[in-house]
Amino acid sequence: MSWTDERVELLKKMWGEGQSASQIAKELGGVTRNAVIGKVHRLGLSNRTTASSAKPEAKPAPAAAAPAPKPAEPKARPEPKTEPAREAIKEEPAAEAKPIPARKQIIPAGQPLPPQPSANEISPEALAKVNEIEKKAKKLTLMELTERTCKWPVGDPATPDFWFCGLPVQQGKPYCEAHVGVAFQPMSSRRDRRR
DNA sequence: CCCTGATTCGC
DNA sequence: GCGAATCAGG
Repeated sequence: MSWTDERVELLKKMWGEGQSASQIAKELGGVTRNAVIGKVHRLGLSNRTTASSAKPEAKPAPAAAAPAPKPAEPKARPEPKTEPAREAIKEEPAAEAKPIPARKQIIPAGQPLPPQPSANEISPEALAKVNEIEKKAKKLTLMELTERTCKWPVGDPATPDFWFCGLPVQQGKPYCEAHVGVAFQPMSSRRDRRR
């Protein structure tokens, strides 16, 4: 694959949007994130102050004692930094899809939450599965979630023992296999059983 | 361990 | 110019 105008354009666009090199590479296809980064540098567009670059690049400050404000920066930047934005959009999908595992009962904070009281219209098997893997959950915090960690929330967010499953997600989905099972109900299982 | 970007250097 | 290997960091 070569850097056609289209591909470069997409690269620029995504990079500008704050997409990570690996994400861009994924999108483009046929290239690695290294290739993307290399290209980005060659194109001259670089620093974005993203996750992992707190360059303490202290200017030698040539002017001996004249902190004169340099007019050499007429840039008008509408947006200070992309950092917050990126994190924001990263969290949204998770919150959006958050099914909030039915936890009707008010459980006193600090309790083990033994029986899984949810079982609404979810297949018993799926539930059993969830209860199983929940023991093996990685119990990640919000910040530790990645594209391939199950984002299923467990517990009460207002409680100390609130965490996210964190097991490997199913391709594409935001949850691990077990949680996908209870998160995405085919409707077929929630047909009105009473009638 | 997963991930991030930055740099180097042979091609 | 390209990008794998490597580095440096979270």
